[in-house]
Amino acid sequence: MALAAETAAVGAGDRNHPGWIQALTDDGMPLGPPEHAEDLPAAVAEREREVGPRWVWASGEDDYSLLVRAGVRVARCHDAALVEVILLGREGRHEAPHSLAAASARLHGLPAPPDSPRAAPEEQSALFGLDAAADAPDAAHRLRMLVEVYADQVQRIAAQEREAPGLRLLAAAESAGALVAAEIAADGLPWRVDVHDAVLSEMLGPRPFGDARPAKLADLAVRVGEAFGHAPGRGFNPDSPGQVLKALRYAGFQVSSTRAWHLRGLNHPGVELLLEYKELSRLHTAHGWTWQDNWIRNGRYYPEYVVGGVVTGRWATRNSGALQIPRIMRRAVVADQGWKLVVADAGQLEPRVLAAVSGDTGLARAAGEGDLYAALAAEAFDGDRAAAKLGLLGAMYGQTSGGIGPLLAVLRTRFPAAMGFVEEAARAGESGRVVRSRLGRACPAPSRRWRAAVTGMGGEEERAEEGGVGEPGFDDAEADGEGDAAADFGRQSAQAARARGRFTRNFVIQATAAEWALVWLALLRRELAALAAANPGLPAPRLVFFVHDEVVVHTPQEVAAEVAEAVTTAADQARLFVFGPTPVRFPLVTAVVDCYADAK
DNA sequence: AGCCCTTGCGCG
DNA sequence: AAAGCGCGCAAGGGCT
Repeated sequence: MALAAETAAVGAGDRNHPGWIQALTDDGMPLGPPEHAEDLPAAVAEREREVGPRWVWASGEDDYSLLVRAGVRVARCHDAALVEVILLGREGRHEAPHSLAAASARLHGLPAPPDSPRAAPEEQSALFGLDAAADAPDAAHRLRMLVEVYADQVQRIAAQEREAPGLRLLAAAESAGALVAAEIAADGLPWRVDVHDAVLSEMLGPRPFGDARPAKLADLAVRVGEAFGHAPGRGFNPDSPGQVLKALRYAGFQVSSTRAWHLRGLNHPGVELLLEYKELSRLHTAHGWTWQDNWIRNGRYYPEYVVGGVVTGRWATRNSGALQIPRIMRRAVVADQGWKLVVADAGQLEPRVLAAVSGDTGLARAAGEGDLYAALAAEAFDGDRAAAKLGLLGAMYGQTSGGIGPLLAVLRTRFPAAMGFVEEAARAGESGRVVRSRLGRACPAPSRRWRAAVTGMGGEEERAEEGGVGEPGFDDAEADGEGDAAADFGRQSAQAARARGRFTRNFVIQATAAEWALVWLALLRRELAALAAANPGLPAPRLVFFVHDEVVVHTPQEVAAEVAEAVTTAADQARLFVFGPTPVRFPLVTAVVDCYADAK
C-alpha cells in the first residue's frame, strides 16, 4: 500500500501490513525521508492521534479499506485516484486512466497503463493477496510516485483557483466520500434475514427448492398463459418479452413493447395477471432468496459503493444493486437491540439546487419554504401543486411532450433566471460545449462519434469507434425506410444534439446536487466522530447507507437525538459550503426509528 | 458453454 | 408526431 501523510505512506502485504509513511507539506513537499513501518495500521493510528494529518493515498478503495479492516479510521484524506478523475475531466480527458501508475506515467511523458477492472468479489481476496505480494518490493517506489502525483494535483487545483474556486472543496469532499464508502462497506447495514424471508414468503409463497419458481409465481405464470389462450403446461413464459408481445397482439392489442406502464389500463384479464406476475417476479429475481444468500452475512448487508461512479459525481454501486433496493425491503432493515436508525432525506433537492445555482429570486423564494412545489404553485400555478412539480421537473429534464408546453411557458415568464440557466446549459450541450457543476466538475466532452453525427464531419470509421458508449443521442439508430438520406441525416443529427442538450441541462443540476449531498455526508461523518469522542462509554454511531439524497445512521439509542441533530447541522453547513449565503433552504425529513420502513 | 446485446424495471 | 435525466442487474435470445 502507498500512503503519504501531508503526510503519505506506502505499504504492502496483507499479513502484518508493513509500509511506508512520509510527512509532507500542504503542497506535497517532503518534510523528511520516507519512514518504514512494520505495522502500517498501527503507525497510521498513532500519527492520526498525535498529528491528525490529511492522509494521501493512491486509492481509498484499496488503501483505506485495508486500514478499516485493521480497525483504523482517519479523519481526512486526499484520494489521488478520485481527484485525478475530476482533474482529467476538467482537462477534457474523461476516458484517460486514473490510477496512480497512470497519473505518474503522464507526469513523465510515458504511456499511461489502462485501469484494471475490479475483480468480482470472490476473486478479489485471492488477487489482492497476489498483488500485494508482487507489489512488496515496489512499495517505496509507489510512495515516490504518490508524492509526485500529489504535488502535481495540488498544483493543478491551485492553477484553476480563478475559474474553479470550488475545486479544492470538491476534492476534499470526494475524498471524504471514499472514507464513508469504505466504512459502510466494512460496517454494513443491519439486515434481518428473518424479516426479509417473511416479506418474500408473504408475497411469493415459501422459498422453493433449487431455482424453481416460487408457488405464487408458478401459479401466476400458468394463469397468465391460460388467460391468453395457452393450454397449461404448454411452456408459455411470461419472462419472455417476445412471447408476451405475441400473446398481446393475438389478443388484439397494438402494443410496441411489454413495459408495465405501457400495459397498465389495457382491459384484459391476462394483462392484470401479467402485471402482478411482473411485479412479483422482479422481487424474486432481483432481491429474493438468491440475493439474500449472496449478499447478507451475519445480519449485515455490505453495499459496495463506487464513489464518483456516475459522470455527474453521484455514487454508483457494484454487484448487489445497493441503490435499487425495493422500498418494501426496507422492512428488513432493523436496528440492533438498544440501537436506533436515524434516517434523513433531503426532499426536493434538485429544484432547490436549481434555485440556488441560478440565483432566480422568485424560485429561491419558493425554495425557502418547506414544500417548494406548493409555494411555486401558490405563486404561479393557481395553487395547482401537481402542475408546478410537473413543469419544474420537465424543465430540469428537458421534457417537451405530454402537454407540458404551457407549464414551461409560465415558468419562463415567472422564473426567467432559473429557466435561462437550464436552457443555456442545454444550448451548450447541443453545440458540443462542456458544462460544469457548481464546484467545477466537468461533463464529458462529446465523442468524435457524436461530432460526426451532429456536424456531418468525420467518416464511417469514426462512427464505429468506441467513444460514445452510454453517450446520449444514439438510442434508436435505425433510419426508417427508404426516404431521403439527407433528411434522415438531418433528423438524426438534430436528435443527437437535443439528446446531449438534455444531458447537459440535467448535468448542471444533478452534479451540483451530488456535491451538496457529498459535502453533507462528509460533514455528517465529522459530526459523528465528534459525537463518538464525546461519548467514550458508547459504541460509535455509524453511517450505514447512502442513496443520492438520503442517509441512514445506525446509532446507540442514547445518542440518537444528537445524531438527528448532527444530520441537520451538517445539512445547514453543506448549504453554506457549496452555495454561500442563499435564501434557499435544504430541509430534511428526519426520523428516528427501529425499522427503515417506518421512516416517512 | 460463454459472449454480447436488448428488454425491462428497481432506485434517486 | 414528438425523444424527461442518471444508474445496475437479471433474463432472454442470438451468436460463436
